[in-house]
Amino acid sequence: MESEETPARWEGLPSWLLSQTAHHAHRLVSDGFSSVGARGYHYRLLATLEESGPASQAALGRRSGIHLSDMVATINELADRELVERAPDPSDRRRNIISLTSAGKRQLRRLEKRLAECQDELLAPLSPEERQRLAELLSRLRDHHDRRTRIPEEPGR
Amino acid sequence: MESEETPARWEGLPSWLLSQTAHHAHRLVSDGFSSVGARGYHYRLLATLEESGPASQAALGRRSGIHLSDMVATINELADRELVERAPDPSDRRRNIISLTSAGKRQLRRLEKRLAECQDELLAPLSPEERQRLAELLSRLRDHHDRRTRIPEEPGR
DNA sequence: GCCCAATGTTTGTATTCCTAACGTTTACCT
DNA sequence: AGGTAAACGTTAGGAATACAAACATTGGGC
Repeated sequence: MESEETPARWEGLPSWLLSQTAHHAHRLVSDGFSSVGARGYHYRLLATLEESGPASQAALGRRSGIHLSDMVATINELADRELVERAPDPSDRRRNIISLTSAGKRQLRRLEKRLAECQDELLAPLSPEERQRLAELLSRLRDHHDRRTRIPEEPGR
Repeated sequence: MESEETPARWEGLPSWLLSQTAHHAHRLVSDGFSSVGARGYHYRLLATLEESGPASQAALGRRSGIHLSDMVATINELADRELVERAPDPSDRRRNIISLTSAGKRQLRRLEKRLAECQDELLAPLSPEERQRLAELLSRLRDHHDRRTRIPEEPGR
């Protein structure tokens, strides 16, 4: 009966546009990742591991922005597939030392490749200059709100 | 031991920037909404109701983009607070007709006010021209991917 | 030696989006 | 008319991301 064209009133709101485009981006990326049997946390953890080298779960969580609670499952999943190794720290028995295996490194290469392809697909309708400007505007927004959000934590330390 | 400054390698990726900014936007908006005891679905449903007038749950779901499964809970919550009314459709006993109460309309006004404030806070670091360009770029991305996503559904009907 | 902090872990919450199944009711088709 | 297909409302649950709270173990500062 109704023709279901819904130019809803919120369609133009910046917050809505952000949600929608982020949703599309997330779909692209997580489809890309899942085609290799991974998800976002896996990539973030593997990438952090390659940058930082072996480290404790807590340190990895801080660097990757993954919550400690979620690190456990993420590492379990990666360790099950031997992309990552969990070994007790001999110098601190509270800690596990997580390290990247060579299979993990190969997986990371695959994920990075997918990720790059996704960026291109995501930005397909924009020219190189427009992509640049978009990234710049988004960075400004993120930096602004990151500062508003982050814990003050005494800056002398 | 490590100084935890993590300029992770994915920080500059467009998909990541979108996720982050959308996350900030979502936090702002949903904080704004929850200060009036509502959430995103509530606003979308109320706004759709005001635009479309009374309608069945399925029709509202299509127009608002809210999944049918989630409509039930959303309407329950709004009906509990008498912001919305659920009445059986006499001409089709499968359907409920949902309509906006005057309290619901007042709530919608409140939500719209919060929403507008949030847009401003979200875009605070950008000039009016920059806001315009951001919206334009995001719209292009969204439209592009909306078309790729939407079901072909025969265009004659 | 004590106390506090850090660590790893489990459990549980919330939101958004989505799938699947089910019973009821209506619509269509022959 | 009869039978099948479709729409509707509902319930239940899963996946991904993000977070809070509690807990036992261990280290380190004092």
